[in-house]
Amino acid sequence: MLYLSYSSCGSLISKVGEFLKEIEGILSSECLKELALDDIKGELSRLAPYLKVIFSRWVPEIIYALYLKRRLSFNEMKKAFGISSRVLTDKLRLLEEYGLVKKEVDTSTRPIRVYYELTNSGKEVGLALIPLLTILKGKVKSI
Amino acid sequence: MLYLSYSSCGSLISKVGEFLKEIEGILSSECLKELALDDIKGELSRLAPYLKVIFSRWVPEIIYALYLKRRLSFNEMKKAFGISSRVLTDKLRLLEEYGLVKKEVDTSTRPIRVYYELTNSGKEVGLALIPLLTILKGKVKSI
DNA sequence: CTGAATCCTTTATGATACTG
DNA sequence: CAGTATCATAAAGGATTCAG
Repeated sequence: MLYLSYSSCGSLISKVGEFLKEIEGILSSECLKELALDDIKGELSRLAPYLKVIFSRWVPEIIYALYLKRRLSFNEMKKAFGISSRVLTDKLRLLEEYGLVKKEVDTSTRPIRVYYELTNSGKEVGLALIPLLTILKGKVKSI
Repeated sequence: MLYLSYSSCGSLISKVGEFLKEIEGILSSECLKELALDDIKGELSRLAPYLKVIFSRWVPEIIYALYLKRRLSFNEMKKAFGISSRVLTDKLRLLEEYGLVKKEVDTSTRPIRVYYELTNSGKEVGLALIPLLTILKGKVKSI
């Protein structure tokens, strides 16, 4: 069961399950009935810039890894994901622009090292990613 | 406040907040310490096929809308998202393959209409998407 | 209305080489 | 090590047309 790493946090999966059941209750009971498709559309188009960033290649991986490891260097991520440095740079710059990631340069070494970590805002996103990834992991197992 | 549609379900936002705080506790207390980057990488590569599907353009929108509206026709989605029919077809086929969406053909009308809804598996994903989108909405407001 | 078929454009990503 | 620059390619998406 090691491969599922954080699911060895036994309480997590059941907690996610409980939670999703709760919000399902809220969503279905109160306010879904009169929701127009246009409202949904409007909502989503406001989110579009964020969706474009978050739901793009490597970004969930980066956020997730940073969330769990707290702090990673450029090279650690590059090797871990097998991503080219150009693309990794692009993504990190984008995440910085959106205030989700912050960069710290350690000039005391030679060559210098650059570390990245999530901002508070980025941590929120990382956290909100957990339920989704947890659900998806359940699906992978069942294939 | 209407533009945030389901956030008029007042209790949802606070519930998401509570929950995220709870799992944050679980994640930080128990099992993060010894988690290796390689484990994270392994986990993510198992998820890769799902990540590729879920985290691709239009898919979050489709799942979210289907989750909230329960049932939409091909044309409703096409118009709502302003997506071309080729791409919409592609995405729906993919989601069907992954068992997240099911299709129902109503042949009693002329021309026929085709409706899509989430499978149970798809509903889980839709539900798990809510915390993430809720967090992102908070960020959009604050810009 | 629901697509399948085509074609075409854009974007995203990969590979490689190079610099401070 | 952490990028930047460049080139090449693949993948994704859009527009249009057409048929059952």
